[in-house]
Amino acid sequence: MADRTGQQLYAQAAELARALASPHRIALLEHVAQGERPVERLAALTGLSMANASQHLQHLRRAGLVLARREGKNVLYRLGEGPVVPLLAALRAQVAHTHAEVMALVTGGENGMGAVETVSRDELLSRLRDETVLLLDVRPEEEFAQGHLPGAVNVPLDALEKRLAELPRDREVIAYCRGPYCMLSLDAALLLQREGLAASRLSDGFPDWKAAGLPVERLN
Amino acid sequence: MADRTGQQLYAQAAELARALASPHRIALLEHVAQGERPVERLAALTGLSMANASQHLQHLRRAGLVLARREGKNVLYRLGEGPVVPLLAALRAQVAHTHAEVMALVTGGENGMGAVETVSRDELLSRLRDETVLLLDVRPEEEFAQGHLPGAVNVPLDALEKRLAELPRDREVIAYCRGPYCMLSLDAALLLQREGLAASRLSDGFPDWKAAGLPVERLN
DNA sequence: CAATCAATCAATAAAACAATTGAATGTTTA
DNA sequence: TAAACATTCAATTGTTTTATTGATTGATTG
Repeated sequence: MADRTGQQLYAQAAELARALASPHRIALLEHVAQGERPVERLAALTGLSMANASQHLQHLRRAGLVLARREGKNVLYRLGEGPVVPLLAALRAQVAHTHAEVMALVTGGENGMGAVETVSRDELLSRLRDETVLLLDVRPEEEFAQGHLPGAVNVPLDALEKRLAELPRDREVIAYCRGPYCMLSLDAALLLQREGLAASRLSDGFPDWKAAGLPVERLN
Repeated sequence: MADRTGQQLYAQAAELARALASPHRIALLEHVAQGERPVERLAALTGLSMANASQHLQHLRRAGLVLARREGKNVLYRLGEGPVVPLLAALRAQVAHTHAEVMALVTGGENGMGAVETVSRDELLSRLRDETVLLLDVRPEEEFAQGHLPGAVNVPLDALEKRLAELPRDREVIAYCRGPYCMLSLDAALLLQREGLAASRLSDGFPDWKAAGLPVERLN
């Protein structure tokens, strides 16, 4: 009797892992983690056909990793209830450990241009207190509107080069985006460094911040 | 360029998840988490044929979840280097959340006999300080010998009923075993409760304790 | 109420996976 | 060096996944 229960748990864990066992579904999940999105947009963001995206999303839904609700003719998907973000973080952590090369790339490494330092959440919190830093959200405007870290300034990466003048030169810039997967903040920090600013990036992104229960600001 | 890297990470995360996407591999991993084991034994523990177990283990090895070394004519498998235990814990946490019924079963619930309380690691640490509890390892002797929590007393579940007299009646017993998956400590606590002792169980097991960097005792 | 749009369903063909069998490898023991 | 042993490899079969296509459902708009 004791072992039957164990078997059942193994099966459930495996089923859950199977739901994550597709690059497309991981990508969808990462996008859903940014906030509620209709299928159409998720399909566009991931380069999948509607039908295919829909099926993958339903696979995720069956596993409890995402939830869906209807609004008008759209079906909006959002993250599931459980500790989904920590689960994704654990996956990433293991990936980062086994594929150390990737980590080297993310932190800048040896590629000529200066390495980009990574700032942890705790570090960020203490640094924000002395007002010596500018917190920069480099995600698209719309994602920023749906929620961002308190006090963050939004300059999407696309617009960063043209809007450089808006940034103060006497404060260090800490950029963040969607999470460790997302390269927006890395590209932003590299660009800023080329322009002579002191720039680093937050080690994880908005979804992780929100999942940690830290305060979030929204536009209206 | 930014996105190609993202794609690559998605693919690696998915590959990792795929390695976990089989009940047999989860089971193998849980057994490997108890300590180094030769293929033959892992096969026996999971009820798989040698060849099949071997192939699953190699799948896990390719994913970096386990490592292998040769000793004599045996090949011993052990846990991989990265944060594998936290990853398994994250999987379990999500499973526990979505399948709440299972959690109800594990905590005893409504099944007539009294519920079994679950003690967290922190709780255990503070309770151990006042010496009012007996820490009971109910895993087989051999696993106990390979490593156990400091101060724990080993009485394998099989032998528990016959060796009840060894347990002090004036202290609360906290049982533990291999982890949240493992039902040994639950069965032990239920048995002890039937016999009139105050018994509860540690929420996770030995591998989690070890992975948390807490001190471990060994025989010899 | 017909037309439109987002999303899902259903069916298919191609690709990936799992368990089994028997042969091959590498180590120890006789 | 031959025999025994634990493990891995290779080939096979049956079963799941996957992406695609076209039809269908539900909800809005004219």
